[in-house]
Amino acid sequence: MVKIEEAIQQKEFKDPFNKAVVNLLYTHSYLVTSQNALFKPYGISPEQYNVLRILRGQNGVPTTVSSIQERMLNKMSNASRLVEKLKVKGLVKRSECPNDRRQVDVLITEKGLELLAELQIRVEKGNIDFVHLNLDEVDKLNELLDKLRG
Amino acid sequence: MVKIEEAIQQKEFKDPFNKAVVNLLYTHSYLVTSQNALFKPYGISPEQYNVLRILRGQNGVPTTVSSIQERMLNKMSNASRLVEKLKVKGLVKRSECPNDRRQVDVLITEKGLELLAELQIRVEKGNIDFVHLNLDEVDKLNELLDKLRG
DNA sequence: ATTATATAAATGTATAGACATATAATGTGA
DNA sequence: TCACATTATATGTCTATACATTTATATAAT
Repeated sequence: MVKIEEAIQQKEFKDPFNKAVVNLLYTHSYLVTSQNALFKPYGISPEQYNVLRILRGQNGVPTTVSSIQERMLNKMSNASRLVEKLKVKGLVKRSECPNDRRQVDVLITEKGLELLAELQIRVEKGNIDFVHLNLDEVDKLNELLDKLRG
Repeated sequence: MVKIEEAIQQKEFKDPFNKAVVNLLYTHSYLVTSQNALFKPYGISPEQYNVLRILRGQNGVPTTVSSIQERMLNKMSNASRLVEKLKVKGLVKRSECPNDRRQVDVLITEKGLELLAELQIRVEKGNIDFVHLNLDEVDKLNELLDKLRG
């Protein structure tokens, strides 16, 4: 086990709260590096994968761009541009919403569902491999992260 | 306390390990949003702040770009470009390393030290406010994050 | 000494996040 | 109806990450 102090060659932290923030940042970067390697061969990014998952979760009901945005892991990300990229790849369809022409209905395509199914197996396996904790520990981690956010 | 399922409107997860990965991603984004707000008025980014901290930690000993890179929270970030931005702002100095002209010595300036000191107070206060955990809990979180990375 | 290899830093390019602004459509009050 | 605010989406621009490539220097091998 590599403690955060070693990982970034910092002798000590002001207090455990400041240490936890750095630990979160470092662990996140570590996670994203691993995710990128997994996604690379499939030609989509983790963020695009997340949008596809949100769309599939709607079970065929068209989803607006703002509704996707609300469900994204990163609320600051740009759903409009991610949808455009997925459309270029033929993974989603976009259509004008009939009752409100400002809105755009987004639907995942067959091709999108297929890619998602294939990716999901590897992502879920990858996540289990990534988290070197036992069941009790991972439950505790989830609890602490939820509580941390207040 | 807002559980991760609520926060991203996802009913359930495949298993607690996959939930933990999503929880990490979401909590990270939540943290970064808070950090950005804090840094904005000072005209530097959290990543640039991190570089300044690394430089000050050397206590006046010049640091090479690759040595900065090794100590960064995100090993994939581009220390060369971050140093350039800090130099433009007058927060660091760059000079050719005499014994190896491939290397570049980077030093934090007086102005850099002053900004860092001012920022640090707010960052450390902000981090304590951000982490809604008691001392036992935050210690446990640090332990679990270290262990998670294996 | 010359060539090959390795290393340090910089640069090019793509994707995404952060945030301001623009455009278009809708809703609302005088 | 008309002006005005509101909402949905798109777009512009900057910063950073991700990763490949380039340039310069240093080291090693012949």
